Amino acid sequence: MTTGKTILIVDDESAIREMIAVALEMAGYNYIEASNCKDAHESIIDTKPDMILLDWMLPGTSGLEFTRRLKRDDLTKEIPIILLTAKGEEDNKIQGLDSGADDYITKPFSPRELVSRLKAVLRRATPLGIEEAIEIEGLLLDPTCHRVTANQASVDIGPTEYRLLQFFMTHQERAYSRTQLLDQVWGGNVYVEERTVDVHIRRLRKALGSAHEHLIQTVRGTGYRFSTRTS
Amino acid sequence: MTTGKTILIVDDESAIREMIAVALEMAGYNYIEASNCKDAHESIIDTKPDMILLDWMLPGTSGLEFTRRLKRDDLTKEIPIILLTAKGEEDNKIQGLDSGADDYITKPFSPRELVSRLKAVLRRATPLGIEEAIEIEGLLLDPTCHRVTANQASVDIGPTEYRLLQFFMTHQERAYSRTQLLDQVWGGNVYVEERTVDVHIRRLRKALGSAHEHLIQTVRGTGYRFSTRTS
DNA sequence: TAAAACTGTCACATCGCTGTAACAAAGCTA
DNA sequence: TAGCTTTGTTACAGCGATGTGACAGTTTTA
Repeated sequence: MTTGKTILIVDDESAIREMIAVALEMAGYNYIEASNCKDAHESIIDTKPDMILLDWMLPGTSGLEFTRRLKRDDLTKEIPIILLTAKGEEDNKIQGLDSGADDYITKPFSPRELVSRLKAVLRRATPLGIEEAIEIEGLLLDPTCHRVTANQASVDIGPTEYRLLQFFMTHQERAYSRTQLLDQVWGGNVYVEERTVDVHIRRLRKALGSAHEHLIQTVRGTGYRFSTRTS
Repeated sequence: MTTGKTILIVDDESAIREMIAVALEMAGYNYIEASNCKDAHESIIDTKPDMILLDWMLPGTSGLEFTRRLKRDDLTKEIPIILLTAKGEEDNKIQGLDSGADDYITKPFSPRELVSRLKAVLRRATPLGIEEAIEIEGLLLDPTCHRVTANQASVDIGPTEYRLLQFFMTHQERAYSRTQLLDQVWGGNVYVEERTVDVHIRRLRKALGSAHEHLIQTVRGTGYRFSTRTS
């Protein structure tokens, strides 16, 4: 069983990371690891995890500060964060939740507790995001089975086009520049020509066919937009 | 891919400048360099960079002092600054952020981290989407989806006419000369005939149609004005 | 391991936008 | 009203932005 969700584990003790990793794997999650904030930040930009498990006490930047920074940036503010705090640091919990974290767990904790907290936060945080199927004018994108259909007929679509369409359908009626699309759909640290976006837009339109390609609209001089209203 | 943004690198070690320069180039940024505050200040006045990467420890004027000076001057206070601090100087971070810097990065840092931080700060500094939609007498301009509608009906409009209309709607009831409009809508350093404004005014009026063209009023001998009051 | 699918880039085609000139119309002044 | 200035309007050539097909390199699948 795989949930398809990716969790980032940030802790400087490899033993703890290992323990968490096993628990996550058992529960069907993918995971990536980081031992400090710097690596963590890179991974976040690159991989866009669905959740972050963040140790409160880290060498260098503190968890508090790191949380604040992530919550300040549009690209990362949506990602839920669970703080891992040691026993004596009860006071910090409030600080942590104030800074934007979604939950906290006190060490030591059982793998079972971790997973159930994590599920709860994911359930709360992504009711609309990756879980629910989206349907617009007969165009249906179902994230659970990772499939797109247009009026019941299956749409053959590549991975990038899928992510692009998913982003558009979850962010309708809004113009995005090519750079924004690259950041959001490709991931922050990929150096790719801007015009590449055009090509994938083209492929997406082609895949959608004449019945739906009007939903992907060009905003000349700016970028692209997903909209049900005719321009 | 080019972002069009220019970054000023201020560091006395040419090796570090070089490293940063390569990273910026990869990410599609233009850059200029300076090895001390004096040169840096000249470059800033000359080039008006979109961001400054400033080494905390500089010969002569300290980064702190330089930051303060830039943030005091109206001409430069808007330019975001990222401080580059060495590892042992953790205490200075607070000082640095207090002085008006927008973020800091601890050396040593990876090019990747630098670029993603930089993007984050630029995104924050140039808010593209937080502008509210404006509605006047059924004429609606929505910056987030980059669209103009007149009584629900979509208005087909070119990029320049869009910017012109946006400027007018955010600066109503006031006459602007052609030169002022060129500065505000076209951008400061473009050499364009003044009469070009007339043509775009004409195009804008035409696009708005008889229902709204009265909002764009000619002020003879001066220029144009956006007003709901009949002249 | 071969075939198929996917990705990013380029070159070329195409389309729409832009600025300018030229002329028409409207205001102003003497 | 004539002669001037200012603005409206149109047409058009040039150019930049976008659409599109092809291709090579890579990854995934069978």
